[in-house]
Amino acid sequence: MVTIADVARQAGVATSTVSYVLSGKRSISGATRDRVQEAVRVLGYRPNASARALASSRSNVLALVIPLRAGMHVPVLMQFATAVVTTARRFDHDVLLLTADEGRSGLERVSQSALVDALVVMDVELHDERVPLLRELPMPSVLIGIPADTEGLTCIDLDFFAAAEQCVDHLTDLGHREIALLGTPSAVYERQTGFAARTMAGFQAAAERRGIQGIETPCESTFDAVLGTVGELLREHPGITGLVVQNEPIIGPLLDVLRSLGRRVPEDMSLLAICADDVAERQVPKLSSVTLPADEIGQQAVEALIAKLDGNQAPAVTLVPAQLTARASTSTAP
Amino acid sequence: MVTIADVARQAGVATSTVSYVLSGKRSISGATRDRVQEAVRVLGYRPNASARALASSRSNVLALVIPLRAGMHVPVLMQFATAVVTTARRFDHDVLLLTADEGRSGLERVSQSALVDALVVMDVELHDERVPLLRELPMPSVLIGIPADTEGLTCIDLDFFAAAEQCVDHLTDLGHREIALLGTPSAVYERQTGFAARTMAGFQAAAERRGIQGIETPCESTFDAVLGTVGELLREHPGITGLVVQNEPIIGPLLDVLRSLGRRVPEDMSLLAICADDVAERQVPKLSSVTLPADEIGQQAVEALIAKLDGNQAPAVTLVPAQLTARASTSTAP
DNA sequence: GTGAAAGCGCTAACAA
DNA sequence: TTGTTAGCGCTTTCAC
Repeated sequence: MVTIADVARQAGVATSTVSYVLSGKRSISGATRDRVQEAVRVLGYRPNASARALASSRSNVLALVIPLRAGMHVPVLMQFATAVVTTARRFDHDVLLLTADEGRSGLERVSQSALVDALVVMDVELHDERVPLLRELPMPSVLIGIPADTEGLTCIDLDFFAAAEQCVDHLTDLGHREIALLGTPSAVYERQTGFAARTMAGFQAAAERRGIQGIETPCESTFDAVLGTVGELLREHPGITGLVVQNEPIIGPLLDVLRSLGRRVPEDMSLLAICADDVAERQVPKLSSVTLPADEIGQQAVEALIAKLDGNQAPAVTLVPAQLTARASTSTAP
Repeated sequence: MVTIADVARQAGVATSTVSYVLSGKRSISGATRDRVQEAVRVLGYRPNASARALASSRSNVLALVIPLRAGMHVPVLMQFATAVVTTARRFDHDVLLLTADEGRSGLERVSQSALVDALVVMDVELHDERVPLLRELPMPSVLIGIPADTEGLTCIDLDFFAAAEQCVDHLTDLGHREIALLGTPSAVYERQTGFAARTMAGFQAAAERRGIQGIETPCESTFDAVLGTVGELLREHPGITGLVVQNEPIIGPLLDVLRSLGRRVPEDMSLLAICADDVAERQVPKLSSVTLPADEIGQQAVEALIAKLDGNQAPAVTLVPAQLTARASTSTAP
């Protein structure tokens, strides 16, 4: 194994000089820097991560906490995760994956053992059991998702309340008077997962404000569930002319079901989705949607975390503004 | 921060004694052990991961390499990943997530910096560029997937060749004479991803052996692609009475498409899937299938890796036997 | 059965 | 601008 001492010897300098060349934490003459860098190259030197972490009290590793609970759509979670990893690498950090519901104990373990020096927490519930713990931990954290009490936290997420409001406004403006929110699987609401709860709240608030009828219903992520849920919905509320979907995997099946029920989109039924842009554009017809910018959110989460690690302040709550793009799936009410 | 010295002082012993109590690497009197454990408890001591790694040259972290390339079905990958994380924790290891195509350089970085002490590599191609590198790295690795040349490697995967053979045999035994493999998106074949290539090879070999006509076709993972691909397939080969699907996200759409084409399953068309059991059982009708035991494979991969870390031999290639379960989607040819 | 002490490879004072 | 060196917190050899 090549150590910093080997490099120092090869370059004819002190180990500290090598260290400083590598970290850039003090100025080095050009000649010395070149000699050191050449030695590094020749010997194929890589700093030992443990030694560096021990000496500097910085592991350069972030923990990514993804519980993978029932009802969550994995590809969307992984979009966040990928953005987190990519951005972390930009800041020279790696990412430790915490999945299995080790829950609180997992967080305590990795933080108290100094395995990581900051945490990104996903799949946040309104009354998340991890939140009190995060407040106590000796290291910074960022939540992707927003709990009920954000005191002392740093949280980032799409403004799902506004997203739902914009959907309601868009449909109402088009003349729809009776609309429904076809939501996530019920398990997600039962856990009071933040994004689902806030979407529903925004939907209700906007419907009330605009004086139209808004119906909310969860929906499991299978074709049969869509068939059953939509069938029942339209039976009990035959006047519904607009749907807002917040459940990515059922988007395809939903279009099929509407087709099979003889409801044309958008002529008979307007459809709005809250999902990634590419998903909306892949459908036939292309769906009007509010973007879920997973990449941007994951990236901002890491940037906020790095800021905190550098001793800078990060805003308590960052709501990424909702942006509605009208495509081919919404039109004036029949 | 509580250190081992604090614990030693509190218990009235040497730091080495504390270390040995914790590791169990030498025998300790009951009384001493109790005092130390009590001190650990009282002080809430957690060993510092970096210090431990530096002193022992073992980070107790595994790298999980998931490229997340085009055409791969993320939920299945995450099933493997979750099994890897869970099993790693059983052996007191954590998991570092490597996604973004850092490719070779990422592997070199984490291994040469001793950030991890072993690697689990997923999404393996027949001629994977990472394979030569893995042979050279100074640390053990396990592939989930099987490249063309397995010399010097440890690889684990479902026996996809046999899986396809069993599907062909099952359908042939039921009297089908013209069958098709509806495969993964074409990008997966173009990369020569191991599991897809081996499935196709098994399908061809078995069809030839049984003297029936086997047609292979890739299929993108959208409803429209299924509609188009299946439509064309049945137009060009109207005699097809059996389908083998290796593409989880299209299973639902495929059933819809067959229904819309007026082909009843299994009366007019037998359907076999290569997928997780729960997916097969969730369909209507329940699908006959060859199980993809992601949990078992992920678990075995980690177990093999731990064995190698402990200096034990691990088999070069472990093919998890394919198991076909006949359910309601296959029957005698019409 | 237990303790003392020498590192592990690096960072960051402190010194020059 | 560069060098010297004392740790960082732990494991493990050596000694008793």
